[in-house]
Amino acid sequence: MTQSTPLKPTESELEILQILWEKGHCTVREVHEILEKNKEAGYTTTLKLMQIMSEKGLVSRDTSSKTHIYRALVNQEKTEQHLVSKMIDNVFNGSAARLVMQALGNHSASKDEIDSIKKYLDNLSDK
Amino acid sequence: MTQSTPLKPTESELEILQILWEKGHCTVREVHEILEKNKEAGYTTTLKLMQIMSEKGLVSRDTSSKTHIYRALVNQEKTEQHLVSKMIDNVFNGSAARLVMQALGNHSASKDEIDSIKKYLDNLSDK
DNA sequence: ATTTGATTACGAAACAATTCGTACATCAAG
DNA sequence: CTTGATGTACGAATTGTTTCGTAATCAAAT
Repeated sequence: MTQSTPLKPTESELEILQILWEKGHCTVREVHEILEKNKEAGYTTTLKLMQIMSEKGLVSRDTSSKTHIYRALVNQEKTEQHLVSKMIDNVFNGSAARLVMQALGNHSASKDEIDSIKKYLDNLSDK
Repeated sequence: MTQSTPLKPTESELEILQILWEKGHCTVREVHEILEKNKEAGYTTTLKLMQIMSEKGLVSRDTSSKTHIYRALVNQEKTEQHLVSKMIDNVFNGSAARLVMQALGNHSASKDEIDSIKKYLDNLSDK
């Protein structure tokens, strides 16, 4: 089976997908207002992006009323999976372990996070 | 301190950096021949890329002899760290744990890899 | 010295992502 | 019906990446 929808959204597209994944469905304005919290951008820029995403099949668009409603068409898990796999291949020469250690050695892992990962690993090795 | 050299190489640039990190130093031809194993590309394409990388400060260039010798200027660890951090922020909403689980769940994490990660985690929590 | 082969230099084309200005459509007051 | 607010559509400019053809340079072999 070949995947026709692009599993590799650009960075801007990913930002929008994140919002759609969380909210379920949004108007352009809703998305735009959330984006604006983090960065400067014109409304038509967001609009155009979402239109392009619709052409690409990343999102669906309900045009039945004047204000269009957008939903993510690509699956969050699959997209994440794809991006992670690519990084493992491109950056860490295929070693998931190296990625993991790099991710954890860093700032962002709190004690709680580390504990939950340990549990996760224990489950994994049971299989 | 501000980082002036770009820690965010493009995908093609990353492929070249990988080779330089491993080999230490290379001519364009050496890099090109390794790249060719995986993908079609003209020699001058590789050359141009490496010249641009040199302009950007990603690599250094020894031009003392006719055949120039290139070396990576950016640090492998730091670059990896930067890319991973970006992915954690952009894709996993800041949760390193989610990235880790995604990386281990599906991808080819062998038992050995998992064990070494466990050890790594134990060390981490000691601190 | 001339030719040959390998190299670098340069410039341009092809493509993709991003940004935004302007025009047009719709609808709800007034 | 006109106006103003809020949408969408479209096209174009800008920027960055990738690709490669062609010319110039150099060194070694003849």
